[in-house]
Amino acid sequence: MVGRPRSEASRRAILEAALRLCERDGYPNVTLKAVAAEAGTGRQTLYRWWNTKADVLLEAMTTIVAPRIPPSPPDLRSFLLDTFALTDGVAGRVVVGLMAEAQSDPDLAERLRTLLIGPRRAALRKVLEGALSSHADLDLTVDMIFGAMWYRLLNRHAPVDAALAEEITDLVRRIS
Amino acid sequence: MVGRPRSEASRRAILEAALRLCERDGYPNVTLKAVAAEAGTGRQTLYRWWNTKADVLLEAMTTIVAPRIPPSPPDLRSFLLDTFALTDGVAGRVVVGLMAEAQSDPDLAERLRTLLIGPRRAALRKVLEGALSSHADLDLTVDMIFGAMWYRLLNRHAPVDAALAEEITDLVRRIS
Amino acid sequence: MVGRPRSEASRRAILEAALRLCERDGYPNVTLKAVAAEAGTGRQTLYRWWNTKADVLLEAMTTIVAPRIPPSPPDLRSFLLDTFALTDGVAGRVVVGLMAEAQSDPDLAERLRTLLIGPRRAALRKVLEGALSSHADLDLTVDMIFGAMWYRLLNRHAPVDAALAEEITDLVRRIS
Amino acid sequence: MVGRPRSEASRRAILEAALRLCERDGYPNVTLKAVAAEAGTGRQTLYRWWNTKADVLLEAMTTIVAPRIPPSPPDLRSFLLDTFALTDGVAGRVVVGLMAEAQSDPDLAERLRTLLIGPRRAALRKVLEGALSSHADLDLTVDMIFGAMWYRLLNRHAPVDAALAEEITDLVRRIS
DNA sequence: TCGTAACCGAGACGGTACGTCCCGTCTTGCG
DNA sequence: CGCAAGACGGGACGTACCGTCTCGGTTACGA
Repeated sequence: MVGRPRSEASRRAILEAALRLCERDGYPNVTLKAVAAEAGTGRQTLYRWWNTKADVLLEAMTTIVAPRIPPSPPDLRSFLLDTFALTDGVAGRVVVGLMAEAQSDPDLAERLRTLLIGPRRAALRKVLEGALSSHADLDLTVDMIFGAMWYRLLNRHAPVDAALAEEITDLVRRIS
Repeated sequence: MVGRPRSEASRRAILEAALRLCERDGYPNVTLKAVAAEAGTGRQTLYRWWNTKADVLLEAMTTIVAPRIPPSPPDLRSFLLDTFALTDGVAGRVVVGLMAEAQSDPDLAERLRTLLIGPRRAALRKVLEGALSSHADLDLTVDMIFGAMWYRLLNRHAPVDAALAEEITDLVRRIS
Repeated sequence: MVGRPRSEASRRAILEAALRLCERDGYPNVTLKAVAAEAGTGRQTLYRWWNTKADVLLEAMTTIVAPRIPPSPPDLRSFLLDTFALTDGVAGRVVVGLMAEAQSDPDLAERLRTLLIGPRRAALRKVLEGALSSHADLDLTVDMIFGAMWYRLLNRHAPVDAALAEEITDLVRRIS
Repeated sequence: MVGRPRSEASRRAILEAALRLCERDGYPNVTLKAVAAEAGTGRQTLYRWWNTKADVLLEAMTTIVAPRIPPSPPDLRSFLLDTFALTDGVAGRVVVGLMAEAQSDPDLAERLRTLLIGPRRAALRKVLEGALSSHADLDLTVDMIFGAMWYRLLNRHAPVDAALAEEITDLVRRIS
């Protein structure tokens, strides 16, 4: 026998509530109790399908935020402009919170790499393949470009904006 | 009346206990209750002198960990080797935890920049000044070098080790 | 149209499962969820035909336990021996649990009196009519005899056994 | 070292809140969560000193209700009048609830006998010693008198009032 | 004989109490 | 007056059961 099927409405409501609260209160101040309340759902419904706050927000990122990412444009400049634009909202806060949590949760770290970080790395790598003459330093370049982005996202000593995209594009053009 | 002076012994015990628990359990799993217990100190003693977990660990970083940092050597290669060596212990975990917490605590973010991140940026900048012919991209280069370090620290797709130091040194040498 | 008739098998299974769990876990620890599971039945089937745990167990008492009560013998001694023998099993636990629940459920209290307690009172009264010369204290005597039984059932300072039946019979014989 | 002493105010507040809720909602509908809320106390404070609802209410009975019981008068009639008067309030509801819970908690049953039921039995026994010529049936008589009381308390087919006290006194006088 | 209405199991739903943990504050006595 | 101890009010945790709701599948009557 089958039983009542899972409610897609509750699933969406929970994921969206989690993002909303993350935006309002910041990742570490989000509680699963508040997510359930905000989603108008029972607490058990949440725990039935996810184990932790990170689980919920990781799924929110992959099923709600990720589809909004535009398809990778072929040139580095556009790619960086698109990518950096994304960081300026919930997505940034969430992914930083997930990253922090992943530091003491190897399983989450693994999924984070596979589902979120890895694909973006691959996309940047592909774009760089067309831009760099030498392929020797491809991975290092990826690390340094996304590194600069992450570093600024976290430390906020400078914005992750169009200007950064232009500067990086210039630099890459010169050394290639 | 002046009363009894603050116990330096308790202060050290608390800072060291905080680092020890951070190493053992990871930053987000450390509780101030556990720190007090580990330090053999009362809870109120802790709250009398610090407000939050981040406060304690920030002070632990500046007074226990920072003095262990060797004085900046003049060449980039040595600087990076020294710096990357530091990340491979509690220091890395703590600073990542602080950074994550700073995302929703502007005051902590400010102190983090002033006390920990800023000085290292300044040191790298100084070293780079001797290495780069053009000074145009100095800040961007700092961002990309430390960015790569942070990015790997967080995402763990590759180690922050001597090899990375060498690769970065090479790259900088070529473009300068 | 009439539709599928109620499953007598499920009904029996539920009533018997309820008694079984009452015996094993005690009335207050029985949950309707566990009853349904034990009976191998759906939860809705249970709620379709009964409203509460008390409903189920009251029906279990009247349709499964009550029929096992032997027909009232004419003499007090035999009546008490039969009655007291019944208390030494699930029946005692269930009826005490129902009684406790009835304290805050007037409707259940009413049904309990009508279906379980009243008939036994009437039976004892009838037996006593033959034994007591004066009818003045008939109701009081019923209260005191069944009272002693209940009191011991609940407080367990002494057993409800054949010895009690003999003592009561003696006492009644003397005062009649 | 000593630590902060237990708050007598919280203790009283909890015991009184428990009785108040018992009166308002009935023993089985009282939750420890609601007791803490009603008492204006933290939930942990409650669990620190008591394990279960029954623990709380047993202490409430012994420290708040029991002291109100007048000292045992020498004659049976007065004793029963006093005793029956007590049953007509929270005390009755609570003690019935405790008794029901004790059916599946042997430890509670033991404490209930020792702290509440036993002393009342002893008191009635003492009063009866002066009233009954034969001591043979002393315990049985205690069982039947308190039994009648309990039976009516639970089943509510007749009140536990002055009339009952008079009837029982009469009956005892006649058979003694 | 076959449609259909009410049954059945399974199990997810929103809700709420459970007992535990930690928070940051407070109240003791000792040094 | 700092300190350790530890109780305080508060609130989130993850679990269990509540009573309700949907599913797909199963009878057994009556058209």
